Amino acid sequence: MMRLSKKERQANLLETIKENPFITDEELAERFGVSVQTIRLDRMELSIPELRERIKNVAEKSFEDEVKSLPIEEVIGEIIDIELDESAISIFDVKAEHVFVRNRIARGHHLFAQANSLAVAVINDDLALTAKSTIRFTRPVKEGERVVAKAKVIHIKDEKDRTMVEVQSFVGGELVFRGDFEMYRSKKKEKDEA
Amino acid sequence: MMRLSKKERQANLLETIKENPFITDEELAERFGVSVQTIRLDRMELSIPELRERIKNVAEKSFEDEVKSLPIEEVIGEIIDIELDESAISIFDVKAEHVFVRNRIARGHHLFAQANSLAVAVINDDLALTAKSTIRFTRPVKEGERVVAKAKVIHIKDEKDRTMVEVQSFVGGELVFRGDFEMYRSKKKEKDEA
DNA sequence: CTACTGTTAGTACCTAGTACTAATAGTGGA
DNA sequence: TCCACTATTAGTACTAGGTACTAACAGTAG
Repeated sequence: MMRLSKKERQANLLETIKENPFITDEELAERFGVSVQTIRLDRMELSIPELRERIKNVAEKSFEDEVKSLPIEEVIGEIIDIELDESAISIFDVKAEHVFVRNRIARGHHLFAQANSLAVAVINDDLALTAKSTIRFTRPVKEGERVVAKAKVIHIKDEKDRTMVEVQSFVGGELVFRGDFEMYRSKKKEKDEA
Repeated sequence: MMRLSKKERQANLLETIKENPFITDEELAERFGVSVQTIRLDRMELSIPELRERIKNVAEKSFEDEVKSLPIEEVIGEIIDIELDESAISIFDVKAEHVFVRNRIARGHHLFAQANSLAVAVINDDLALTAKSTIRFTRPVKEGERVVAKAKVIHIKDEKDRTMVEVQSFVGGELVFRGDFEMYRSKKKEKDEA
């Protein structure tokens, strides 16, 4: 194979490093059949940082993301008001990652996740679990819209370890989702719990 | 402040590096008021790799995750069999990030997401949306278990733009979830679509 | 008094570079 | 044909952030 021209080599270099930032100058030199110095001149001209800097950049980026993604875990959406065993409200902003690519409509399970999370959170019990649920998507939600979910504990059957939670989700006053959640709980509601 | 004992220092060192893997031995030595050599002996004893290795590990981990997390987007769970407008099967492995910390039980919305995704996928229509759904969690699913979801298109009302999909999810033959999904679709089922 | 632990100092060496100088090969134009 | 210029290569001094090793010393316990 003929050795590439400078232009071709540099274009190729950009690609190669983007694909695998963990490659050393020596490995690159071997791959392109040129000297290490040539690779270094190329990196200079293209403003590509050295291996250690590249690795550090990748690591720092992921480190930030990790910190940000942790609090998302526990509850989908942000709880802005809660009264245990009574009611709760959360908001959820629909972003690009929540919608179908084709039509920019939010996937149902995200709206469900917000409502389900809220139903779990409003129950004053460490071991609340969803047992049954009936839901209805009344209007498609689009990317960029803010969904406000309101949960109401509508009935606590004293005989059984179940609680009903009704959740209604709105976009600007318009109902987009409603769900009735029948929740398991390990203990009955009590006034004076720690 | 008194200088810490070896034990305290080493425990503290682990914490410090875990919190900020980008710290050099020199900075650590300064922070603990000991020599760089002492820090290096500590790292030896605790098997903590050097700065560059630590950074590389963070970078490599995130690089893998990035590649892996992209395809998760479209469908929750992995579709292993599908016959459009007839039936479909997907599997979903319950990992640490899907469960409640307290009891290792999978959050309901992940099981719902798997079933809902499958219901959307089985419909032979670009614009399938969930309209209504009734679900039941029949047995808690624990971390490490593999959930197999089976979707069946049970009825297509010819007059309306609706399709019913029944999804049952199993862990080792045992039913853990079932849901009936009423799906919107933009066009009726046809035999000879591209 | 001795043995042992903990700490520090110092040296040689390593990787993957930067920054710089100098030499060489090949090409195009006057 | 010679000169100028580009591209490439070689080599040196230096850097950060280490590893691996040897040696010295202080304090404590038996």
